[in-house]
Amino acid sequence: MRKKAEIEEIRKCPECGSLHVVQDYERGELVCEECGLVIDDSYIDQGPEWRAFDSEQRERRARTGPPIDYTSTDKGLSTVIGWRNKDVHGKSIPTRNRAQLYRLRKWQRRIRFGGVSERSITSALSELNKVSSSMTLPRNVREVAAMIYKKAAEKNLIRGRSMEAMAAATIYAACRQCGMPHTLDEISVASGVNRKEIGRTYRFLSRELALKLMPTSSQDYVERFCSLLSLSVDTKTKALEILRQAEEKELTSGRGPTGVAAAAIYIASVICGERRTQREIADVAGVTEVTIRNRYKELAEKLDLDIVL
DNA sequence: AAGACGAAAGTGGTTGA
DNA sequence: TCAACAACTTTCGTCTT
Repeated sequence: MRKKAEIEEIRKCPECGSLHVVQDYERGELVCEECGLVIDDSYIDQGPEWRAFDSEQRERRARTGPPIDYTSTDKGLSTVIGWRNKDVHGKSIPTRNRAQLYRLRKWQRRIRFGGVSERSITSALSELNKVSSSMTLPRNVREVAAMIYKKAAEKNLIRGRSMEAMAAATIYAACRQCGMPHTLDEISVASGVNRKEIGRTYRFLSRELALKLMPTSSQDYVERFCSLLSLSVDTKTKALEILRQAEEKELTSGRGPTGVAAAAIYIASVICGERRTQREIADVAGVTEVTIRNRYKELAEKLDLDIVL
C-alpha cells in the first residue's frame, strides 16, 4: 500500500476534481487518492533514491553498479553486448551461434539509437552536456537538467521550439532547483541562445511541468560570486549574515537578487579588509556599479552596520 | 589616475485597466 | 493592447584617496 505517501502538493485531479493528489515516492507516481487515477507516472522525486533510517542501514543499502544516470537515454542501466565473439569465460563462440549474436547486436543498436524521438533526445542531451560543461556545472545539476528535458519531451513540449533554447531553459531551471542559480545572461553566453528566448522558454516549461520553483534568493549567489572574486570564508559568512538581516527587514523584496547579493558582498569585503572595487563585483554579479551603490546605501542605512567608509 | 559618488535620461519587463 | 510604473542601466561630471 501507499503508506509512505505524503500530501506534498495540493493539485486538482483532472478526473474527479478531488484535491487529494499525493506523491507516491515508492512508485514514482502522482496519484489521486479519491479515484485512484495515476496523473503522472514518472513524477520528479527530489528525494534520494532510497531511504535509510540510520547509518548502518545506509551502509547496507549500498548497491552494485553505477547510480541511475539521467544524462544518458537509457538511464545508464543498459547492458552492452561486446563486439568480440567470446563468451563470459573468454572462450570463442562457435560459428553456429555467431548469427544469433549478430542479430542481438543489431537489435541493441536499434533499441538504443533507433527511434526518432530517442535520437532527438540523444542530441539534446549532448547539447545539455556541452553547455553545462562550458559552465562547469556539477554533475547533479546536469542530471536534474536531463530529467527535466525528458519530461518536457514526454509531454511533447519540444515540438516547434528550438532544441537549443529548450536545453538552455532546462539548465536554467535545473540550476535554480539545485539552489545554485545562474543568471539568464550567463546561460545565454554559454549556450548562444539569446536571453529573452531562454526566459520565454523557461516560463513555458515551468508552467507546463509545474516546476514550482521559488524565486531565487540572493543568498544563493553569494557562494559563487565570492569564489569568483577569491574572497575568504570570513567575508562570505559576513555577506550571508548581512543578507539574512536584510531579508528580515524586507530590504530584498522587489529588488534584483544579484544586485542585493553584490551589495552585501561589497560591504562584507570592506568590513573584512578584503576590499574589492565596485567594478570588480559588478562584473561578476552582472549588474552595474550604480545598482551596487543604491543597494548598499539602503543596506547601510537600515541595517546599522559598523562600517567606516 | 583610479575609484567612488550621484544626477539624469533611457531601457525592458510587469501590471492593471 | 496600451499606458503607468519600478527596477535597473547608461552616461557623464564631480569628488576623494
